[in-house]
Amino acid sequence: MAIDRRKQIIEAATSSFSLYGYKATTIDQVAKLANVGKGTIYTFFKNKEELFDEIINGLIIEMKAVANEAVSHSDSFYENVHRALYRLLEFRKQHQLTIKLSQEARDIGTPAVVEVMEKLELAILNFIKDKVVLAIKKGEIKECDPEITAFIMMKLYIALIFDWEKKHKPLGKAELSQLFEFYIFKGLST
Amino acid sequence: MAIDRRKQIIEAATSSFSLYGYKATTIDQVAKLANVGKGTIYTFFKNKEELFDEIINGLIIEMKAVANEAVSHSDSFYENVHRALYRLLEFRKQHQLTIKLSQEARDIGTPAVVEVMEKLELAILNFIKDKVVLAIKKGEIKECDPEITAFIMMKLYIALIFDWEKKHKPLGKAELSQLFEFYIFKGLST
DNA sequence: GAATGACTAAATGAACAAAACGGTCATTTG
DNA sequence: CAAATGACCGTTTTGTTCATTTAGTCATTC
Repeated sequence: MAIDRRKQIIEAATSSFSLYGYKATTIDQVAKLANVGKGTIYTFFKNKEELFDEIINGLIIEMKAVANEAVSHSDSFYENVHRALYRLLEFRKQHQLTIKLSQEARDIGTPAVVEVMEKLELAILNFIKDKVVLAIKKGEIKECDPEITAFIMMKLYIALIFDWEKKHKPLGKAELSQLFEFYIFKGLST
Repeated sequence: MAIDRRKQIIEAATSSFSLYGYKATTIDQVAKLANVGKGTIYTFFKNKEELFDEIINGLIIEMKAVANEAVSHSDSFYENVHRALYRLLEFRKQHQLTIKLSQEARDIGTPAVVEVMEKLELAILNFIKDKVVLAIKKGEIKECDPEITAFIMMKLYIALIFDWEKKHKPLGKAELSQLFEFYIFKGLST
């Protein structure tokens, strides 16, 4: 046993971050969970934050894969963006790590965690931005600033999923898709 | 001197809430500022929170007036909503009381303040909702759920004004109007 | 020479005492 | 005598102390 120590450490840390958050996870705990001496962790990672960043980078790669899986070339731009955003936010809702971290960012404001959550949001933003650029080239949508468009799409989606739920009953996937199409694509004007 | 004690108290409290926030304002302080005995405050207001609510109700009335002034019957629905929202958020940015309170809600989460900020948001939401209902009746916009529409409009606006500024240079009034029209009214579809 | 855990300086938080708080009410005032 | 008041009360918040815990190091081990 105990061959790939690096992987063991990452797995132990991921598990502990998911369960207790970043701040409440101690290096001693991770070492114990990984069946590794504490010093060993520091031969692989400069410090606690670098270990954390490594894990988040893995998460971002995972999320990109999830988002790309949701995209189908035979579907329209808006269907693809809707499905990708939906899957991404579903991912966030289902993965203990992202849940715990967004709680910690909101409730405690641990700087390292806030930073990382911004990085995650930026990754999503860039994903959409790329899709927007492509859609403009293909003539699927009007000419527009891809950055603002991606920003608006994400903000709208987050508002509809997270903020709307605070005071109303949650919107289903189909409703969400419809609203997204109605407001962003078709427009309100008669 | 010292005739309208009620008004004096309200003015003193408003000033102190604006300067120090709700939590950091003490009744003793308000009494001193208002040149009034502490007990006198309690002959007009049941407690600190009721005094606070009274002030906020005044603020809501003021904001309604501001919003209504921005509406002109000769202009289109989207121009009116844009102008009203713009003025409302400008109002929020300029009035020390609302600035201090949104800081306190975000940073400390004082329950009474969070509650009051939600009330303020609801007032804006209802204002827009009414305009939406009217616009549908007049055939100015498509049939839609007025509540969701108002919600989306406000969220979009807040995102464009407050969130966009965090990472980019602020959008001017004209840009804002254009974006609002482009995304919500015209739609992205070609 | 890779792995380790005892070690250290810094950060944290439990526990306690002191101060400040919102709200009351017996007394004062005009 | 009705309206105004501030000393007073029980509770909450704040400042302080100090024992514990923490991230990170490094001499020792295998």
